[in-house]
Amino acid sequence: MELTNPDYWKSLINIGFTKILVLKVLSCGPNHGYGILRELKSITDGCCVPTFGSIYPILKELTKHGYVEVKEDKQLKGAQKRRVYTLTEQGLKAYETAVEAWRSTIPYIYKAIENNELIFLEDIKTRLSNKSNK
Amino acid sequence: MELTNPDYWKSLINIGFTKILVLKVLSCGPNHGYGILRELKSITDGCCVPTFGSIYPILKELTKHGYVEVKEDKQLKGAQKRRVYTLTEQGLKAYETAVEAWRSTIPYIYKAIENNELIFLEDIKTRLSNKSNK
DNA sequence: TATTATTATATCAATGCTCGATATAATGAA
DNA sequence: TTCATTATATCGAGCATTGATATAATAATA
Repeated sequence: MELTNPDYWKSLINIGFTKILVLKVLSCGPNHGYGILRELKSITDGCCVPTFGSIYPILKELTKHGYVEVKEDKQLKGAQKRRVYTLTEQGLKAYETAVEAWRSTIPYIYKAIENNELIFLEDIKTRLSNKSNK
Repeated sequence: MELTNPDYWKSLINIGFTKILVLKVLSCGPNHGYGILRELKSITDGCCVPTFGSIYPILKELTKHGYVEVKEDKQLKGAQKRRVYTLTEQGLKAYETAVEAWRSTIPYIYKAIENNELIFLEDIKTRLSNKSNK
């Protein structure tokens, strides 16, 4: 418990963040464990990259509870056989639930880390669309 | 593991969020376990409220590692004796580390929950100050 | 006076999650 | 032949949450 070490906090944050990231990647198309990790490395600039020790158990659980469907892929080139995961309708619903949970929490995260006024996502989205309309 | 239940995600998010909230409350002044919980209920509109089963162990660990100092308070009115916690310099450093960890992660949270462009905190702060200058 | 609500701290079992280490395996390139 | 890359999988240690349970003092109410 070394609270002045950023890694401690990163790890703590990732507990809540890894699973929605996996669902996010799968919502963009079928993928396999190793590929999901590569994708995560890319879209988070290496900021939120779980280990294999967490990614594979997550995929196993998602499969077991019907959030994804798995299919063996005998690829023509490259190494090992792959296990490709596809998001089910239930899985998409789970992703949307997660998005809502995060959306409702983020204003309070701002309140905890910024001294500014409370910022709501709706507000941010309005500003963004104003910007793109210019 | 009921991923279509918002509570599941809330709970997951809180794992990473509770500890920085406690430090945030203490950064505003000394407080005791029960009081911190009341404060959390208030500042997060009931959105992020841990149980006593997590708040007291956290306070114990913070004390053990020197992030807070504890002092018994024989209050004049009211019920039980209180244990009042004060943030140490080390504790303030921990809070600042946590803030930085969250700041660097938030853009990627947006990326996972919004279809909009990547939003950076700096950007948001600029927009806010533009607003207040109007 | 007796009961209830509020204030307040604390522990425990069950459950779930991360990390890092370790193992296995196939293939292309040097 | 050796090394790097691609790929999946498991395990223990450590840590965190929830919900239940216990204890205790005092103010207010009936």
